[in-house]
Amino acid sequence: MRRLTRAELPIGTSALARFLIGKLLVSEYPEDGITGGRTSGRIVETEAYPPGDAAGHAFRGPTPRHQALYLERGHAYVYLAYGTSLMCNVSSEAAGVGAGVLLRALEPLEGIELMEARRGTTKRLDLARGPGRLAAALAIDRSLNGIDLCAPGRLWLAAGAGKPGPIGRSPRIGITREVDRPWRFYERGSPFVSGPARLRV
DNA sequence: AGTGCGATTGACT
DNA sequence: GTCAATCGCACTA
Repeated sequence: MRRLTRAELPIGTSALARFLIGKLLVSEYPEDGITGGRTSGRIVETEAYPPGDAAGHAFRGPTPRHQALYLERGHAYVYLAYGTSLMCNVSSEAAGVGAGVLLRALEPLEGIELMEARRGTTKRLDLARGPGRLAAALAIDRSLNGIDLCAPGRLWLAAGAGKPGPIGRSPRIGITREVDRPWRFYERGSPFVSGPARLRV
């Protein structure tokens, strides 16, 4: 498994969102107990929140909460939504420019049993289908906010085994502004993609 | 200092 | 399909 270098990440938020389909997300929790170990999955669904996007968290300028979105591309931005679900993003522009790519779904690869334990279900399709479930399956929490996903650590990006299948795109899910922008990317036909059936073909 | 609101999920009718 | 849970924080005053 080869870690992605920053130079490999395309410049531009939408380009990065598309590029990440078929890549791997790896979580390496210290093996200090029953919840420790390595989990990973293939990224099958992303959403781009480019600079100037009214639906993006960086739209109103930098604040302490959104600071990680302003890091050079390839850093993690983790936040809590609805008081219940953690979301994991990849910062996507030059340092000082606020933008990100939301990771919405994984096809589980390694550490299936660990994911099952963390998620409280053995339904493989549901382990990491949806941004909150993805974060739970890989034990992503706010302590990872701001870390470099191109460096050794608790969470990082890796190259995929093969080339991804055909990539579809659609409007983004669950937002109230800029609802018509086709900035969601997904692997066509994958059962691990979230959203209604019509948004998975 | 108080208020409103989510880039969702899971339980329930 | 509907709906409440639950929390940090940005925004207003």
